[in-house]
Amino acid sequence: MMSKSKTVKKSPLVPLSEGEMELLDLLWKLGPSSLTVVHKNYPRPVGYTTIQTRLNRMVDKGVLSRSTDYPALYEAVVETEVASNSFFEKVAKICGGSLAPLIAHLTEKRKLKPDEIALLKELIAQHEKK
Amino acid sequence: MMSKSKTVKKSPLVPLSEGEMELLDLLWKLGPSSLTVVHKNYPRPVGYTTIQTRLNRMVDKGVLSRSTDYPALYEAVVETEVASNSFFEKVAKICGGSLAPLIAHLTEKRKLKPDEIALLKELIAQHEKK
DNA sequence: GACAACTTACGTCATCTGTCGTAGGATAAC
DNA sequence: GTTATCCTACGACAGATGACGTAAGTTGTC
Repeated sequence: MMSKSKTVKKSPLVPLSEGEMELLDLLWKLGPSSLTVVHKNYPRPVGYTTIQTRLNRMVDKGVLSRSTDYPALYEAVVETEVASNSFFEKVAKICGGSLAPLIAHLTEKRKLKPDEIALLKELIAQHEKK
Repeated sequence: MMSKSKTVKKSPLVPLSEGEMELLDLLWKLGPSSLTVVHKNYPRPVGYTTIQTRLNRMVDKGVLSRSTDYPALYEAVVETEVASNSFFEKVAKICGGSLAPLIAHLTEKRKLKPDEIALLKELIAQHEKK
């Protein structure tokens, strides 16, 4: 049997390349989209079939699903969290010693959103308790 | 001529793969080291020549330098900051929408150091002012 | 049903990375 | 100076990824 009931993966992911994270990210933003749509929304000019290939490979990997509609719709099968966590694992690993530079860099570049600030505050509070 | 005067790059870096960031990171920690040392300190069991190849390719890319000592010493030619920034750029780009999950994840996994907490506090304070 | 337009399937390529093996040059110890 | 060792130089290879071209299939419209 193959109940394609939109399962959401929560477990270990196949490793995604940067470019794949980029597409995944795009899919999160766009929601289920046809190849054409993804292609049109892709930041860089790149061939249609290039996107096709990459998207399909991601389907093979199980991080995306492709509907059976005619212009097939691609959709992220992994939750934002899960994918980012697997990605962040790498970041953390590489950061190794200190998070400071990372955090500083990230927060420098962009304004933090209110909810992000709230989150940070909470995190700090928690960490200070321990 | 080839004045190998330990120039420190501050400009655009060639893209580094994850594995290369890992080695770079190791070199930062070890300081100028011979192939053997790097190999011995490499976390995973991997062939000596594997490290050799990878290190040399990084030298070609210009992110590492190799001294003329007999057991040649490899050394990071890029500053921690520069490399991490170029790396973090990618992170930031991929994070796209929100930093919250990243920060949450990172802080969850490890205890924050006092100075990191201080840094965060300061960042928050600053952001709140604006 | 015939044709143009849009989709999809497939195969091909070049690079980059990670992984080694092996041969040859430099050192150190006899 | 001969040997045993250590270091270096050179390929070689497989797999992943990004990038396409082209052929074949599907649709909608006259």
